[in-house]
Amino acid sequence: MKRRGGGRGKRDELRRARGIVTLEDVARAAGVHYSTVSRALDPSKVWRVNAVTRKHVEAVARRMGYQRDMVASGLKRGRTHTVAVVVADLGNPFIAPVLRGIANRLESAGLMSLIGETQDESKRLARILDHLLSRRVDAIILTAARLSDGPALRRISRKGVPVVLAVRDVPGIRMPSCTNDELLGGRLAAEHLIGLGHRRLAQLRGPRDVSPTVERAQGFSKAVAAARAVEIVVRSTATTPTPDEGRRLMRLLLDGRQPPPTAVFAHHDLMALGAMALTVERGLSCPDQVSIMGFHDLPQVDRVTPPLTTVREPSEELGRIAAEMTLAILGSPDQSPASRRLPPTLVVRESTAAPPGQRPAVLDPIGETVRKST
Amino acid sequence: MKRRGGGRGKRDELRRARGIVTLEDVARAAGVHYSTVSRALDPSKVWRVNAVTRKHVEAVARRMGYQRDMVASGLKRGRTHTVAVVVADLGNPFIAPVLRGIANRLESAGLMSLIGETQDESKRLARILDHLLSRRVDAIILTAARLSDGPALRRISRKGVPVVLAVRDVPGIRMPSCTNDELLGGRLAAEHLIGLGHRRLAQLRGPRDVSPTVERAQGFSKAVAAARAVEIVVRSTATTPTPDEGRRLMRLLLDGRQPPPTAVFAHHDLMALGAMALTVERGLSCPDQVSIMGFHDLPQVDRVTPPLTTVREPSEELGRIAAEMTLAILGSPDQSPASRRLPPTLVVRESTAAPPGQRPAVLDPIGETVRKST
DNA sequence: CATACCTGGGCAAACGTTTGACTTGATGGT
DNA sequence: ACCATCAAGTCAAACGTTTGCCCAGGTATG
Repeated sequence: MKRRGGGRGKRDELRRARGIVTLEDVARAAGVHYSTVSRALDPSKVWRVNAVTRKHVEAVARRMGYQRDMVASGLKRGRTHTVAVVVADLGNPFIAPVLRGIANRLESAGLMSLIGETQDESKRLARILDHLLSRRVDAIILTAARLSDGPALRRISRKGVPVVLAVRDVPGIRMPSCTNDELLGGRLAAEHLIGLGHRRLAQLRGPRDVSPTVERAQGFSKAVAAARAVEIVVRSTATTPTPDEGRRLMRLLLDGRQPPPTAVFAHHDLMALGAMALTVERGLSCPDQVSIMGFHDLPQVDRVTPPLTTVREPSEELGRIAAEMTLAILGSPDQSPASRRLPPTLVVRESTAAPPGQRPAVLDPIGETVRKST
Repeated sequence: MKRRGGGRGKRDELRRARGIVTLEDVARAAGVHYSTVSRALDPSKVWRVNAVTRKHVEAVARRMGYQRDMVASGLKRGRTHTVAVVVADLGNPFIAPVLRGIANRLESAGLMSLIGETQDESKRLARILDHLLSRRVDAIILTAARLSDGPALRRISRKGVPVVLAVRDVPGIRMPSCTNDELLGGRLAAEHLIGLGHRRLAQLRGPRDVSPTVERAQGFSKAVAAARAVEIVVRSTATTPTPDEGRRLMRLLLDGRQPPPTAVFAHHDLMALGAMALTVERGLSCPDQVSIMGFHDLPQVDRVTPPLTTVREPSEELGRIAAEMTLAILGSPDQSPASRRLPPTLVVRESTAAPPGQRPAVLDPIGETVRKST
């Protein structure tokens, strides 16, 4: 039986009421076959149709307000023009610019971003990834990978969906990635503090089991060791980086059996702020008695007292680049996975200074140094 | 010709390589018809299939890693299980919690969120809305509506896609909305300042042509008028609320021909911070000479100097509620559009005080007052 | 004039689900 | 023994595109 043409049933009425115009409707109105309409409207196929018919079809289509149904198209073509962006925590201020970079770049390529939040729970990650597979997204940009997520990633990779790692890497996996150079970030922090004359340092780590934390920590520790300075380690438990967490770790440091450090490097500005708050509550002055620095250069941290020394990462650009890598893969699927690392910069403000009883030391020996006030 | 069953072509090989298992594959393996598989796996249709076949089919499906293709399903059912969230500016810190509230609530209902950013440009909004229609999203949550977007919204509404307005309302349009009570927000600000004894006030408006700005302004102005105090108006130009914008407007105020106000209400914390910076640069003290307050209670504004008095809005909850309204509409499409307004709360900190040469006045007469330090 | 070739367009089979209609065999009532 | 009822499955037509293939005419070539 023929499905097309002829009398329109109540189904058609319904569709029309919802304002949905199909290829067939346009074809009927234009007096051509619907495949011709399809071609006339597809830039990559227009050459199959005569210029004058094309003009005509285009006019009719525009007049009727035709819009290609991306769902049907997606089913047929196997391309949904959708990329999923998976983040750990939408509440974390530093993820916003990344998201923005991604969404804007993708949109300018005609793709849209589906977003999912894992809260750093493996269960949720797994559920979300399954969901995304089921939706046949064209690719996944994963900013929420934990070091232990390797197996899950391999599983999904085997399903044939391209995955691009952003922000967080997971070593030993064959996937393109775009991350900050956290090793350098940690080193910049350490060398800044050491350059000021500090010899007893500590770091407040971020969430465990994610690459930025371990790399940043490693970069810091190595630089401290290289300078023959002392690092006081504080056992960090897995959690999200909040001011409260910063307080907690700082308390451990101040109440520990070892004499407290004169300089503290927090892996997240929020933790640094918490640590700072606790420090002044204890009657200690920052930076006179304890130098504290953070990470990420969140908005407004230049406005707290004292303005926070921190390390800035090019978040929006990172997002943009991750999106671009994704587009590249969609363009030519089987290239070997590239890997980009973006360099962070040190932002010196006033929460760090020479240790008590010591004159200000030499300038920073390495790294680009930025003095920023807005 | 029969399409199903029998010899598998190279197409099937390809599908298998990508790890895509279809109903048909499962059916073949389970020895039943694929429609039976479809029903066995659809909770709302299981009653049509015998318990033992169901178990069997389920087992086979799980073993083969079958995942329903949501694209195909969406095409057939007309439901994509996707909701679009359109925001004006992903970089604006106060949108993050809203987004989070929405995404989480939707996800717990099995929907996912597509995100789009308009940058407050009508062109982009139009383009994005078209795109979304084309993707057949189930609904649109619009946090980026401008007052002048009425026509565009009506157009899209006629297409039959439910639109829920969040954060920004557009009056005179028949759409459900979930917004903050900005009128109250403005009033809270005004009454706080007036309660401190100020008689010459000013406000630094946010982006023009959006409902929060005009309502907040109106709430403020009315309360000022009611108290027979003076409002010094500063002409605000359309823009995004940044510290720089705050500086600019504050400069206008200080350099104006009228004597400057003793209290300033900025529609956005970032603008307040900018205004504060300019104020101290001019050698004026905040709050001793000028009281400055903001809006939104962004993270960290309690840590600047002086800690910022502001108005807090329940952003994440607003997002959650907007999502819930959306779900309600998807559940029963033609209910009359509801409208929720959430009450903001005043957060008094140290950037506001009695005007110069006046003793501290009585307490706030109205509104919930919160003293917050973290 | 027959052949090859090109251009422009129609035909219909997919893509993977969902679902109304239909078949079949078993049960129950009279 | 006969019809109605019912449970459990099968059949096949959609959903709206995309696209390989075929066909009709026109033009160039032998």
